[in-house]
Amino acid sequence: DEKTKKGTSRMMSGANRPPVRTGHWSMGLLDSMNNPDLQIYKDDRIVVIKDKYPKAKYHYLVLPRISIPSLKSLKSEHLELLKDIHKKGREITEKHKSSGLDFRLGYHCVPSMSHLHMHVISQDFNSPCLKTKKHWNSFTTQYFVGSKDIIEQLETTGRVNPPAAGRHAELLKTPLRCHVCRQAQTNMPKLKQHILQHIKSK
DNA sequence: GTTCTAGAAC
DNA sequence: GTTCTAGAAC
Repeated sequence: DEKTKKGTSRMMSGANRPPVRTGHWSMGLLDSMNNPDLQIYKDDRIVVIKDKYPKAKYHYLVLPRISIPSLKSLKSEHLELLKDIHKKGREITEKHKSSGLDFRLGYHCVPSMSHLHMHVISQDFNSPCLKTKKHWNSFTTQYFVGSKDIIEQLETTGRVNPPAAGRHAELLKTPLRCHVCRQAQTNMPKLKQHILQHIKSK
């Protein structure tokens, strides 16, 4: 009879009981992209949201509304959609032109979160959410695959084989290095301090 | 993906 | 002794 009364189980999980798990963390993007409060832009094909834990001053995600599990599942039929995603990414960078910051558009070769998503991220990497070597290397090594490269490969071969797919684990362990001047850094706090000097003060 | 924290690194 | 990293999370 409990099933007939919606909300019962929710109410039963009282103050001293842990909250009911609604979904795995890797499904978080689905929740976010369907949350009107988080949608920066939305049309019949794509949605734009802000990254929940931005790794730079400006960090957006552009997602297709249809479910595409990964880069490997991309087919030629997705080309138009990928170009829409890229175009929207370019529009976002245009809006931030006055910041003087550079941007990159691209995909993680092996993302943690389900649902294909393109990162639009400014290259200052000045953010308290950027904390670990994994964070750093996921955006500054070949782990990050340019959107243009993805589209080009899909156009020429009909498939996408992320260049780094086989060595993604090693790429994330790459020794720390400044993405601008390539100077080696011994740890994250020093790297984060170092990259500040490359940000044009505007 | 993040949080937490043990123990490595300094 | 403090800073920093890296692995578990049921």
